[in-house]
This record gives sequence, C-alpha cells and structure tokens, in this order.
Amino acid sequence: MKNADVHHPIFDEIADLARTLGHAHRLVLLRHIADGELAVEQLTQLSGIALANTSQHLQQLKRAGLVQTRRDGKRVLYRLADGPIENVLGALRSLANHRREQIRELIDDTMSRPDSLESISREELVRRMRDDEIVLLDVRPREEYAAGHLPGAINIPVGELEERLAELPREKVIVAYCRGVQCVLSADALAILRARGWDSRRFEGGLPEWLNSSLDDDGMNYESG
Amino acid sequence: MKNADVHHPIFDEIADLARTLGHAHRLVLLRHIADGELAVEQLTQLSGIALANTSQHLQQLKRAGLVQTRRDGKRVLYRLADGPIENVLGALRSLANHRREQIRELIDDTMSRPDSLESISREELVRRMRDDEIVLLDVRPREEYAAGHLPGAINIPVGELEERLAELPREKVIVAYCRGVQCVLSADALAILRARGWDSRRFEGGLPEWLNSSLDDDGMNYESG
DNA sequence: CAGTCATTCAATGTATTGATTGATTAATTG
DNA sequence: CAATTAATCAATCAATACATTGAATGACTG
Repeated sequence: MKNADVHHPIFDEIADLARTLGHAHRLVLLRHIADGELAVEQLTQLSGIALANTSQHLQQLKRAGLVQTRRDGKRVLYRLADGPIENVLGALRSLANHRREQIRELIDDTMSRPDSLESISREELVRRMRDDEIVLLDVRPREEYAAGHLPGAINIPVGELEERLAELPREKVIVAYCRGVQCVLSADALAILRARGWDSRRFEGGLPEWLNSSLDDDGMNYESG
Repeated sequence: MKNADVHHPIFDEIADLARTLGHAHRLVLLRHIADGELAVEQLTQLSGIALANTSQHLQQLKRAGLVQTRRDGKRVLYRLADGPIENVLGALRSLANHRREQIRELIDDTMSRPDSLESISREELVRRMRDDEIVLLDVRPREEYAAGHLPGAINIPVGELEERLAELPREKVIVAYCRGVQCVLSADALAILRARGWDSRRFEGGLPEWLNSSLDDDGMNYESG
C-alpha cells in the first residue's frame, strides 16, 4: 500500500494477514470457529463480544480469507477456510508460550516446576479413573460441556473455578481438560489449582482426541452437533 | 489491555505478537536479520527504510521478543531471538501463498500453468550448467550478491530486471535463485521472464542450501560474513 | 405482507499506529 | 576533549483501527 518499491508485495500480503490475527477478539472467534461451523449469535455468546462488533471482526476474518460463510435460513454460519490456517495459529501460540516460559523462568518458580503443567496420558487417565483416584474436571464453558463431555467429568468453567473450589475433593488428583492440545483453559485452571495446593494434572488430549479414538464403550454423553 | 475478562490473556499475547508481524517493514527487517546479525545502518540500506524508522521498527521487534541486540563498538547488531520464530514466519508465508494461488487460479492463467514456477533440482542444475544450457541468475540485491553467490551466476536485482533483460541470452534457459526456499524474489523474477517469453526456471535451493552441501569444489565466491 | 429474528451497514468519537523531523545519547577517533 | 559516526529519543501530524450506536437489509413466520 505504501512503499511497494522497497521490496516485494508479498510482504504486504503477509503483513495484512498478520494484522488480521493481531486482535484478541479475532483470535477468540477463530478458535471457536475452528471447532466447527457457528452462527454469529452463537459466537457472540461464546466470546462475550458485542453483536455488531463480532460481526465486524468476522468480516475482517472473511476479507482476509481466513473464514468462509454460508447462509442457513436467517443465520449466517462461519467456518474456517481451507489452507494452513491452524498451522499459523499453532505456530503463533507456541511462540507466545515460548516467550511466556522464558519470562516465567525469570520471575516465577512455582509455575516453572517441570511437572507443574505436565499432562496425563489417556491410558493413565482411564486406569486411575477406574480406581477412583482422580476427579476429571471439564473447564470449558457450560454450553460446550452441555454439548458433550468425557464420561464422569464435572464441569466448572475456568472463570468460576476460583469461587467453586469447594466442590473439589482435596484428597484426589484433579485432572483438567478442555478443547484439545491447543486449548489453554486447562493450563490456566492448573495454575489456580496448584496455587491452592491441589495435586492437579492436565489431560492434553482434550475432548476431540478422546472422541476420535473410542477407547472404551462406557458411553459418551454426546448429544448433538 | 481491554476486555481481559472475556477470555484468556494468552489471546492478547498472541495478538500482540501477530500485530508486531503486521507490518511489511518489520517483516522485511526480520527476513534480513534471519540471514545473520546485522547493524541498523546495514538494515536501512538493505531494506530502503529510513534510518529512524528502521530503528523504531527494530525496537518494536525487540519489545516483542523477536530479536535481540548486542553492541559492537558504536554499532548495535540485531539478531533473531531464539524460539520458533521462523516457524511462524514460514506458516504465515505459506498461508499467504496459499491464498495467492487460489486467487491466481481464478483470474490468471499464465501464472497458474503447473510448471511455470517449477523448480530445478541441484543435480539438474549442475549438469545443465556444465553443458552450458542455462544461465544462472542471482536476483538478490547487489550487496548480497557481493557477499557471496553461486559460481557462474550473474546478478540482476529483481527490481532492475525489467530494464536489463537485454543482458540475458534468448536462447538459453534462465534459472533464477535468491535466498532460499522461502524467498519470493526468484518467483517474481520468473513472472517477469516468462511474460517476456523466456524459458525460465527457479532454483529453489537458493544460496543457503547450496552452501550447506558443498556439492562441487569449483570454488565459491564467498568472501565474508 | 406485517412482524420478527439474525446479521450487516453507516456514522461517530476515540485511541493507536506509523512516518518524519530534529535533538540527544553513546562510543570512537584524532 | 572536540569531532565524527551510529543509534535512539521526543515531538508532531496523518492515517488506521476499534467500539458503539442506531438504522437498514434479508429471510423466515404467522
């Protein structure tokens, strides 16, 4: 748009793309859209962003080619466009985490304990659930929990966790999970739990991985899409 | 910074990161820095960005943790910070290219010919160079060529290519190269050459790959770092 | 075909960002 | 220690981006 003579126009294109990702609201919306097609109003509810504002951010994402739309009755459904979008998000996320860790290593020691964010494997999870050693904690928003969750999991959205700690048994290991490997909600939950003295782990698999590998036939509470 | 209550603060951090990458100048600077430690003035020359402006963009990159500095006499040398920075850039680039291709497929047919941007392998390059079938064209800026180039390559920076087409023999295949797999200069050069009727290919390896695998001992004109 | 629901558009005010200029600091040289 | 070189800072102005509001469109419903 400006000094096009300086270098190559692809830098402008990449910059436009990056700028589109340069707002927390749009990242939040993308995250939700990545889980499946959603209408605008659902997105406002999941994200807490005002309606018109949501719509405008969505349109920026659309202009940038990151999402596509389709009409269904009076609703407009947004879905991820194809292309390596999640690669970009994943790369950005891991870079941000990298920075985070570097900062934490300097100022914080509780969080930098090597096992503090350690995840628990699916096999170990199943075994220890059977032995009733652990409590499985779903920290996603109410709506997502309602739409389907792991068997035996209780739901405390991470925003309410601090107030509702009393619901968790002190003597058991708390295993938090959320949407999948990229989801940070459960990591956040761990921070809270560990700060209050719970022995907590993270189930990295999250819901999608569990679903993809029907490990047991205990019955999932999956109701609808 | 604003609605931190809506979701998780990591979204703000990622957004900040993305916004830092959301300006062509900073991407250009990063690209050059990625090739090795450089002082501010060198960067202004390579990029064509005004001095004070360059300095300010560099400081944004530094604040974002993407580059680090070290003083050497009166110069300040910038280098890439560690962490998966190039992953992010690569992911962004490939997403941008993906979009580009999709657009090209719709509006352009010259450029979408399957072999138009096809690369030539190192082995084929060496063989056909020996047989004098091809002309090797280095499309990087003069300074970079001066610092080292492939044996036998001639240098026409891509910006001057259009005016200096007369220097290229019509009867040979032109093989363009630039900085490496991610570099788009040579793709741009191909567009120009093919538009004027040359048979042209791209050597995807670029300079770094060539250097990393000393294929022949013809002697490289690599002078200094 | 009037009413309503879902979404988008248009307009406004404010805040942030970027480029430019000239002044300033830091390290080196004579 | 004055002069020079390299980089940053500070101040300004223009351009963009964002949130909010209220109006307008589009599609279904009775």
